[in-house]
Amino acid sequence: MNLESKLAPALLKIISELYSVDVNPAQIQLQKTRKDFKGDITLVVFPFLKISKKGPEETGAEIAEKLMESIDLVTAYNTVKGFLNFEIADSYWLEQLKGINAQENYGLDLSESKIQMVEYSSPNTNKPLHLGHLRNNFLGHSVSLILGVNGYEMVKTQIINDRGIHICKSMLAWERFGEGETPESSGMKGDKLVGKYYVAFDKALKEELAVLSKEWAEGNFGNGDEKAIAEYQRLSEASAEKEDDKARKAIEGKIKELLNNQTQIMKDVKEMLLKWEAKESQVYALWEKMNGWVYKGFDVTYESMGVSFDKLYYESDTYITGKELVEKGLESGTFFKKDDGSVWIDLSDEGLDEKLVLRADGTAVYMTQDIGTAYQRFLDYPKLDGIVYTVGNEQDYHFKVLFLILKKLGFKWAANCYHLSYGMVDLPTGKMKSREGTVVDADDLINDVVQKAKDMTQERGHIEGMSEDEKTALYRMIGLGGLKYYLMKVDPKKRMLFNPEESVDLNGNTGPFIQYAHARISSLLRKAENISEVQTTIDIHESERELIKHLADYPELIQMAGKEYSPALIANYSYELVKLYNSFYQSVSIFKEEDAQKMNMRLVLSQNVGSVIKTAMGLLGIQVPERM
RNA sequence: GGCCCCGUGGCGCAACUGAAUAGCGCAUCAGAUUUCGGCUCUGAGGGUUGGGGGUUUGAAUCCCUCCGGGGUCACCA
Repeated sequence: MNLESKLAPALLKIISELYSVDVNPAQIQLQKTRKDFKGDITLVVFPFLKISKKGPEETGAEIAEKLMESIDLVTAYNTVKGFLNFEIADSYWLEQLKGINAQENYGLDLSESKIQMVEYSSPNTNKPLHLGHLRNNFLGHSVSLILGVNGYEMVKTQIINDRGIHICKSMLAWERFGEGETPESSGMKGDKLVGKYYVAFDKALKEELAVLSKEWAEGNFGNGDEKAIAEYQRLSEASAEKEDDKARKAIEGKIKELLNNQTQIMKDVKEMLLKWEAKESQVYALWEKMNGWVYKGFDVTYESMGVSFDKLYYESDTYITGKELVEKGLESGTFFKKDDGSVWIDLSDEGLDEKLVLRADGTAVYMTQDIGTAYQRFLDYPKLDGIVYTVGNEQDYHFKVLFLILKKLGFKWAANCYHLSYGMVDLPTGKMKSREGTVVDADDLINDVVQKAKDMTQERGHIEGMSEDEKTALYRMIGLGGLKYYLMKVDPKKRMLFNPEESVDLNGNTGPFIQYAHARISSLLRKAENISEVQTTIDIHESERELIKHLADYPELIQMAGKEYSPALIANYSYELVKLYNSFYQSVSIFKEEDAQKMNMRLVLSQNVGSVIKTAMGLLGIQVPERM
């Protein structure tokens, strides 16, 4: 039971009696006293001035006097403007520490009364993972851990976008230029190898496009498609007429797309997709082979990121379920069919427009398979409470529509689907763009930060006596810890800037700074002889009280982080905790303390700070070392 | 253009969802410590919270408007 819930009812009673009116409990605003003022907890008295008909100081004093009569843990008070600050007895805080120390999993609710699913990663299978995926994976994985200590059994999942034109592009390029190259023959990671052919496709396309656009511009249409030629001429004329730069660019974009689709290589790749959908054996085998390479490569990356999944869904399976659901929705009137055979939903009553759910040729779109996937998941896990989708904020609209569709299809659980929408990761040089080669590769980045951690630790760490394996593990722990912390300390919703140098920093608000505090506490505890129960009658230092107060907030923080799906709250809490601890560490001595009870209390305090650091960082997927 | 998100010291981020003098880190400057791990701690300078209006005893936070940045409006995923 926290301080607030102890004081609030008493205050409600006192104020009601004092001024003979019924006071709304919501008006009892208790908050932590700001550091610049004396006290631990503060009542805002502004709301009562109307009923007391007195000034803020006087009103505050009246209330405080009454409270002190009835509650003895309040030892003093002061009023500043409309703020009534209460000081709480040392013994209360020591009791808190004693209580915290007695709990094995302090702050964590490890029951598994309900099931939640978290989806994250969900990459396309045509190129390697990059920095953006790192933010996604770290966030999603951390949220699953956070919900896991908020009373949920967790299922970590992803939807693998294994089907579609993107993977066919890699396949076609490999067939044409690959000369049988495999991950084994080239020594390349599978995902990197497939990515290489995706790039090769793009290059071949560009070359053909350059030739074609020159020919068409000169009026040499060869044996081009008549409709396309007509459209091309119409657009060209329209473009020439436009004065406005922006409008002209838009049209030029359309021309480019039109030309794109007229290249032989694009026609070939589309044909390949059709063959795949028809499960033509040769294409299908190639698809399976190359996807296999990619998965193997991804597994290595996930392993090194320290994330994992309990259940995988493949788009190549769920789009069929989606199509069936669209058929049903068509019968029930949720969807409607246009003349060309395409199927739509009308969302104009929700302030949105019409949205396609099935193409005219009967093939599935992105939305179709997402409907299918969600449905399949609730089928697979009958007790599933909800799904958290960790997907970038460029898809806000998509998920808004998806959840609406699920609701309109009559699924009650649609209300429990949540889009954990996170902002893009920018570089100091601007956006990541694959065309400009500014994409930061996930494997490369992880190697970099681990190498950096190695250099720094060898320079000034305490690693003598460690085995090579232990050292390697430590470098990984520090490097990856720094990277994860850097990517998660920012509010997920916000777009963030990734500065490669800062991400491996050791000072300030960083992962290694927090890891260091843990290592130092561990060192301290190794030296401690024996630790016994806290005596609650001793005096405590200012820095000790602040530290205990912060520790006491931990359970509430865990709940808040779960409610908000925000690892950033955990990161900021941990940082604050470490700063308070460092300050404490600096201002009192532990082993030189003459009073045995005080020394013991400081050790207990250190021990509990250490274990909260450990569990909190654990929720970010970050390990903490015993020494570093 | 319609809809959505964002704008906080030079830079990067906080602010318990409406409260006190808006915090922290980097960077800059000045200090502490022969110490239980100096990857530490203390202090200083730096702000009209993009501009303007409104609601409120009280606004970075809520409403309106304008400016700036981003996203999205595909029979792509």
